[in-house]
Amino acid sequence: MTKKPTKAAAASAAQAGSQMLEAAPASNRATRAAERRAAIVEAAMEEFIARGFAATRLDDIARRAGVAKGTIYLHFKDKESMFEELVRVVIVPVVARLTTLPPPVGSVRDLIEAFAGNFLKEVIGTRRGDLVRLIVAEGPRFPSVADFYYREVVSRGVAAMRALIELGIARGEIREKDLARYPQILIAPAMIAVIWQSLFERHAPLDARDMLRVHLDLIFGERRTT
Amino acid sequence: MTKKPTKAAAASAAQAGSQMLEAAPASNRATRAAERRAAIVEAAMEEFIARGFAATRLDDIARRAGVAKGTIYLHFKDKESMFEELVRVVIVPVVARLTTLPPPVGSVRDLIEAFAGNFLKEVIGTRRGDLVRLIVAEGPRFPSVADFYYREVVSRGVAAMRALIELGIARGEIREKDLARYPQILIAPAMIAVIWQSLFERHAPLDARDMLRVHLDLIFGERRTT
Amino acid sequence: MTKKPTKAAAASAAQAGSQMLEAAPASNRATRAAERRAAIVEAAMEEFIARGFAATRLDDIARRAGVAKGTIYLHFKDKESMFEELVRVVIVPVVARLTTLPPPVGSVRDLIEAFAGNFLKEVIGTRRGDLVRLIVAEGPRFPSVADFYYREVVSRGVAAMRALIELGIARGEIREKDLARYPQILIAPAMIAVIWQSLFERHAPLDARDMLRVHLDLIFGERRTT
Amino acid sequence: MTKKPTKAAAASAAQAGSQMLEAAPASNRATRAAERRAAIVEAAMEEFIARGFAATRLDDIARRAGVAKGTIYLHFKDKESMFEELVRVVIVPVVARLTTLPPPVGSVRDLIEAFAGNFLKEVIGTRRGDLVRLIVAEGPRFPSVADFYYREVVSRGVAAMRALIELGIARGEIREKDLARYPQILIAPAMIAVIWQSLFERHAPLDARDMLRVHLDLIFGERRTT
DNA sequence: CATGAATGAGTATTCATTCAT
DNA sequence: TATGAATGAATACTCATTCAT
Repeated sequence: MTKKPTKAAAASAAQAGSQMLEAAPASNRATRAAERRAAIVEAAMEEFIARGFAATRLDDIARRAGVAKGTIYLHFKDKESMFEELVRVVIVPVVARLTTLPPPVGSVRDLIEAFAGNFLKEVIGTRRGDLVRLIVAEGPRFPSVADFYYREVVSRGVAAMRALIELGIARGEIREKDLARYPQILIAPAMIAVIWQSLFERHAPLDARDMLRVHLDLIFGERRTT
Repeated sequence: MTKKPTKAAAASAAQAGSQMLEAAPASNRATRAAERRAAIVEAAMEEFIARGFAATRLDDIARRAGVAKGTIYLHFKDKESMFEELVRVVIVPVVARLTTLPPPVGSVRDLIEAFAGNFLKEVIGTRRGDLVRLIVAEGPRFPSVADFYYREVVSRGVAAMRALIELGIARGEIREKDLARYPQILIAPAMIAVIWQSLFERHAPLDARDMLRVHLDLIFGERRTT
Repeated sequence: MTKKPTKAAAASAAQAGSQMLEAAPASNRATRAAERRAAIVEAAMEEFIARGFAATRLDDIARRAGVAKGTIYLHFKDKESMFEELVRVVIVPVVARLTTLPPPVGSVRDLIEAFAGNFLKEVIGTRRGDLVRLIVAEGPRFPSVADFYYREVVSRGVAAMRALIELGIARGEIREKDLARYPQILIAPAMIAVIWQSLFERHAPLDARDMLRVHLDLIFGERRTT
Repeated sequence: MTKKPTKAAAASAAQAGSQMLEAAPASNRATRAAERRAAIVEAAMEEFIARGFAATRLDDIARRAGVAKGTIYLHFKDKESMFEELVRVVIVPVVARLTTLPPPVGSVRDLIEAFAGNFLKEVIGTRRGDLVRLIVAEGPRFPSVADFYYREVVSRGVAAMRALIELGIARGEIREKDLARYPQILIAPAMIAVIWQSLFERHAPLDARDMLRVHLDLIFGERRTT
């Protein structure tokens, strides 16, 4: 079993990717363990994204993480729970950052554009975007992952969008009142962009930023030139 | 080895699912083979959708199709090419039907609504919707499938949408001229609906038809009451 | 899963050891399968006896049986149930033969000596004797095996012994009336002989036949010279 | 490496089980080590009895003994030699006690009954009885254990029994002169009782004491009423 | 001495693929 | 053609053993 209290915290600090690791401080026992755990998470994410859950070999994860196969089992109960925990560990900090909205100064469109900018930078075309596609892919076989993702990401995102939309309607920036019933519409092009980058980028690159601007023009009924 | 010329045609005629099989009058050799092939395709689709490519067992496909395991290899070279052919066989007739647009009478909005209605009926919440999710899931591991899907479905769909959008702009029904550069926006909510039904229906059902109407209201800048 | 009806019967006919296989008749499908199953049982018995349950490798069983590893799983669900079925398949015919008593002519001592002679020939110093030791060894970890062995062998053997003892008492051949309460005493030296042969034969060989005669002399209070 | 001279002596003093440990007054280095070693031996015996050699995990032994896994290797070279030493450490004091016969006063039957009484108390239905079954179980894979057991327990026990039997014959208490050639007969029911308790107690409890009395009645040709 | 994280060889089990019938 | 028994490579997971702290 994983020893959550200590390691989870450390791993969370190390976050999801070696590129984000700060300089390693005092290399004590707990720190080493956290680093290894982070390396496993990072490696597992790469492999799962590249091959999907079933086709990913723990051998490859271990090799990529630079640990022995057995070491994985010091941190995760089995392949399934590794996948589930991995999604949590990688998703949570992203959600935290995305939902930390800037103070509501300026227009609603500015707020939404700030939000979309974050999304563009943090998700689209990144490993995390691929992770979203992975969740779409494996969700049906991992109800716990789908549940977690709905609860932590989707429902919160929808709620946040709805609040912004209602604010926009109240302030007269948004004319389409029914939009508040379907905040999914607001995010749909962004989600499509995520999937598009994963699947079709080499066939036809997509300027996600510009597409989102056009979509917001539709919603706000005006023209922006960025 | 699969004997493509003969069987592929037959299977294509039998299309994608036993429920669509017409009565087989003369039960000659070729017809029997086509029926079996169709049964395998149908069964394989169900299994692949339910478990994904890697986790699906040929044993289960064979059992579901009511044939012996070895029989599958009389129709398909191996599991991979079965998956690839399956996508082709199932997708092609759908595309054919979806792209058979009604004659361009009435407004562009009517045209698009007709198109969306077809999509709702034929895809969202159906096996074929699940197949779309499956393609999103397995695309990265099956470039040939992603290529095929892009070529046969996505690029055509985008082109068709673009044509409609340009017509709408020309006729003054659509004000947002940049929309023609991103026809993906038009389909984005429909795609989201497809994925939503697969993953989150039990958490929060989504009225796809109504959502699409709202989205069209945004684009056409008017209100419709269904 | 094993397909009991057909195969079990065939395997039962082939019994527990190639040395007992009759000439192979028409080598049809079912017969081939039964032969393989018998070969696996035979090989498994050898390996389990030599190494115990946990230390036995299915690889070795397969190699010894001359089949591929996967073939074992066509006949047995897993290692545990292979062990359990193996005990049944090997034990049952022995019990059948041992409990087929000769007609009760002559003295009770003659009857018991006939029984003991069978036991000596069929069990002590044979593979089946080793199997008894194996059951003693693995019984605690295989309650189902211990249960089966108690039900099919021990309780029947005890009952048969008790009947004979009571007959001996009734006829005045046996003076110790309390012996009927502990038929185990009658078999104890035979069991010890079984275990002795497995463990200490090379330290000090034991003439089981003579020992049993002495033991019967004790019980019947007379002298026999074989 | 184990440092036999020192530790073996200490462990031997600590004997077989923490419940037998006297209060440790001066808790110096050597004493602490001996206590740990005794704890490991005790824990190992429990685990080996419960699961057999191969299926026992050093992790479980360490946990039960309250030491770290690595500590085991400070006392024993490896799992195999731990098992071998364990048998020695546990068996030796039992033999010592059992072979410390009371002074030969009274009849031979009294002597044998005293011996049997000891055996009943010290072995049957106790951990040590289970250990006997364990030796029977693992003997074939641990020739050194079987050798040791034969040399230290079986051959001594047989010799002691033979001496008693010959004394009984000389004194006219035992009529069956051939019994001296098979002292195993004398102990057979006791051994059966040991195994019976391990395997079949829950199916049919066995009054070992009464059974032994009946057996002695057979040998001494008289009736005793406990 | 004592620890327990890390290792990696070892094993049960699965499943795509073949081929004799 | 169709079958399904047989195969054996592939893979998740375990656990005795080591060694840095």
